[in-house]
Amino acid sequence: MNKNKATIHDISKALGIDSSTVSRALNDSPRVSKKTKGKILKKAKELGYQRNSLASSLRTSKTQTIAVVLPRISRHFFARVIAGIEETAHKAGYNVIICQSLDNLEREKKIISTLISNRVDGIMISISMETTNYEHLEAYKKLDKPIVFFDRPCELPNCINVNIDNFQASFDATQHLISRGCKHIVHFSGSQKIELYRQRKAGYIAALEKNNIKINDHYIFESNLSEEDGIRAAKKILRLKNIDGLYSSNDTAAISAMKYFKSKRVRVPEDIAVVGFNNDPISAVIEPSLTTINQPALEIGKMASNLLFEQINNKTKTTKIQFRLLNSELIIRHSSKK
Amino acid sequence: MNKNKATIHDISKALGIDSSTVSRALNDSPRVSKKTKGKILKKAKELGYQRNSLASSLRTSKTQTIAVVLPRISRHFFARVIAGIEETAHKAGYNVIICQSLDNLEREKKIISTLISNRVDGIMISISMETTNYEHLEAYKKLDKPIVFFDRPCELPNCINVNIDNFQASFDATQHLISRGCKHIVHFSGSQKIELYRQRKAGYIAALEKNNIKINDHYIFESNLSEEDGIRAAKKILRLKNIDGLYSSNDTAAISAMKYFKSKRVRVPEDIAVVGFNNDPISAVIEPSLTTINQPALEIGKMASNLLFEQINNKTKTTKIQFRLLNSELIIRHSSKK
DNA sequence: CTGTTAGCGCGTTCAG
DNA sequence: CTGAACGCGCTAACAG
Repeated sequence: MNKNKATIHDISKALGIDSSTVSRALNDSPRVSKKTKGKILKKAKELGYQRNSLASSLRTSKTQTIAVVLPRISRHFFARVIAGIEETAHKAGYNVIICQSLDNLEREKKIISTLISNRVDGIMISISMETTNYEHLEAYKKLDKPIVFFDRPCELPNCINVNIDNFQASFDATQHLISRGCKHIVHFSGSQKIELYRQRKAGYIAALEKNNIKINDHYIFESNLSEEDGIRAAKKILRLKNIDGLYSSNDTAAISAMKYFKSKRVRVPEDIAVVGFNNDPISAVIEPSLTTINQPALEIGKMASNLLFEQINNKTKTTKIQFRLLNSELIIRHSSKK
Repeated sequence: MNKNKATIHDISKALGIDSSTVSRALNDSPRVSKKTKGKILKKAKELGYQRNSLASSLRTSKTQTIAVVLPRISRHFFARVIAGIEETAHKAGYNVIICQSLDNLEREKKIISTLISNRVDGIMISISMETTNYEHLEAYKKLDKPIVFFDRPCELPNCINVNIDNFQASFDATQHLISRGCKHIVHFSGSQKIELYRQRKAGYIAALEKNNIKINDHYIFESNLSEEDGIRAAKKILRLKNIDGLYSSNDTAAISAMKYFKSKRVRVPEDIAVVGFNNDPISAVIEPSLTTINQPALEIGKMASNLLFEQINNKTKTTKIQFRLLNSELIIRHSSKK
């Protein structure tokens, strides 16, 4: 009724029952009789009581909240990962905070700092492309709270990682192009400072070597994942006359290159094949014959959050798990704890 | 160093300065000498102190956090809105919580409930398609905290709404098709229980009437925004032989219809024109000749958050604002306060 | 099964 | 400019 929220004391006074009993009743403690519990719940509803999570969290030092930190939610892959995370989290009674780093280290640092201030119970993160040291994340770990890395692997020991087998996926993708008869395959790669792109490049090279195809450095484009880079690369490709295949290890650049090809009326399916990692609906639209290695985003999200909850509840039995999903491989890499 | 976080008391003891002074220094109060301020800040950094927002919020009853509630973050339009919101919010020193209702009322209710528990300072919401009453939101308003509606208008009085002029945009879209020579224009609409789709349908009808084109009920498809609906509608359209135009007031159904046309080898640009509301990159890829009325998503986000901050800071001078952006119209509809 | 007491970490009085 | 004391709302620990 009033502008101020009802507290347990309001309902305590209204009923002549001590506030601690009210608190217990509201938490459905077995140590309160059904009768008084009923009275309390009724009064609570009547007064429009809603628990003050801040006070509760302050007391218990548990926020029932976990955070996902990732480059951008607009990428289809990440949106799917979030869906998977929310599904498991909500079932487990946790709230999820979503944070975008925009692949910017400074932003990521700030995010982690406010997550520390807000005392979230755990963090799942796909690190920014600029992240090469992990001090900000270690500050969080020092609080004895867990971090799970997904998609982009953490290069530190003692980290839990959830991702597909990037080497194998890359190998498969390249092999697929070779099997279709490609001999001159361009590779869109990312910065070699990042383990993820080293792994993917390695898979590409391994497949070529296995098929006795010469590795040509001019065919490998290192870039960040912007649309501009995709267009720039596309232009270069059109100048390399004999290209018959393209394997891109990132979807953003691949899609923008495809757009460029279209605008230049290059007939894509006959001339160039593209293999990307995500099942973004845009890739299905851009060219139906496009070949794609999908990452099982939903499963990655579920897996990552489940591992996080295991950590939060100190079920430390996390060991190396590994299994296949669809066309790609989901790996949980885990080195011993503390 | 320790597993436990440093508090202001730790730094208070370490320095022999009272914790209240430490608190003031950390909040950059002018009532602390620069000298002691310096000492305190240094020690704070040394101990790895990070403010406990929970305690701070509990004390001040301000969380410095606002929430965005919307159907799904994966829709390009919403992702852009979020970008706009985050930009303004971070500048203003606020954190942003993103929540997906998945167009499900029960979920929306639960979200609002936990936002109340977490005492966020304000909410911006694009209501779910199932939302026809606003009790859950009124519970929040009773705490004297502001709500701003965007995209999907709230049908209650005394609400702040940020959206384009849907009637006009619809009118323009339909007029555009008519100007291109279309006489038999199909309209994809949403549930007429929702004001948004009523407005859009009204704009379509108004344009036809102005051009003396007969309104044909068979040309109007009411559906929710699923992909399945798009395909279902596409099939029906192919049966209506003389259709020469399609005006869709939602992008999801339009895009999936376009996909279907493509798969059936119907040559889209000559046979059917599509007009949608969003600047989703997917629509640019699906068919370059596609005509689109864009919603200025980024601006909507900025506008909505700015209005929210005005409310939070009790600058109640919000009056009717109205201006044009790009091809569409951005309206803030606002009826008098309290 | 219920009441009493104390304190989570911080900010804000009110004194000096 | 700084210190002492209190309380935000809730729950854990200890009584009874």
